Amino acid sequence: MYTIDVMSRVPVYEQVVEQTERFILTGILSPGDKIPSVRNLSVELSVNPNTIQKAVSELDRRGIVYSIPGKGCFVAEQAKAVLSESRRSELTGIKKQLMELKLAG
Amino acid sequence: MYTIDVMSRVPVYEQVVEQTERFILTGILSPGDKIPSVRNLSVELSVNPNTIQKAVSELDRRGIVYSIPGKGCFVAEQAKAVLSESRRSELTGIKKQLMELKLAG
DNA sequence: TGAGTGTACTATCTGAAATAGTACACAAAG
DNA sequence: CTTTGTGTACTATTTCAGATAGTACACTCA
Repeated sequence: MYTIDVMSRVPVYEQVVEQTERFILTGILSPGDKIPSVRNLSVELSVNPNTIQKAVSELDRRGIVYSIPGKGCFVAEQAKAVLSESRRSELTGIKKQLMELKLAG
Repeated sequence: MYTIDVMSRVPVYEQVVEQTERFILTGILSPGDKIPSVRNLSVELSVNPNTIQKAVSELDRRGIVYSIPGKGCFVAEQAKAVLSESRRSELTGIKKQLMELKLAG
């Protein structure tokens, strides 16, 4: 499911965040679904549990997932709404980028 | 002319590279023009000369500028052509990015 | 001759990212 | 109750790219 590029300049924990977001946007993960446990994912990706936890904390903080101690982490109901809002600002950035590309033809 | 954001995740030397490219694309710098000297720019931006040199080396390596020891660095004739080619692959990346944004509406 | 330039080199510092290890509280299953 | 799996928290420690510091040499031009 998850894949990590250790050579990338993007931090591992951010790659985990981005991939989880993608899974939600594409419907691979739906609200209420349980995401892989910190320990499980750390083994699968061969990274430290703390690195995964940092990603989960970030997703939790943004309201994309919610955690239940002793049970696991689950996709929040409002996950897609939160992500849509985030992506709106990305679109603005892309527009700027395209304006600059015009200069080069 | 140049401005640097030290808080950015983008390395300073890359910011210098990108800004130089932008100056060329927008016509602020034209082929044959002399770009600021390493020592001069390092003072202006309050960064180490080595950091600027790293940026200049990168631009030189890619054929965007050429260096004449004892004289300075100058914008190459083929600078715009090189940059146009670079930006072409960026456009491909943006297209992929837009495809993903569709998923979020 | 002197000032300004590109270039090269080694050493050191810094901070984010990642790792290592441990600990505690909770839930579910046996 | 015990065990297992889970989230969470905490303090070191390590690693590495980026940046800094300092020096040195060769070249151009006034």
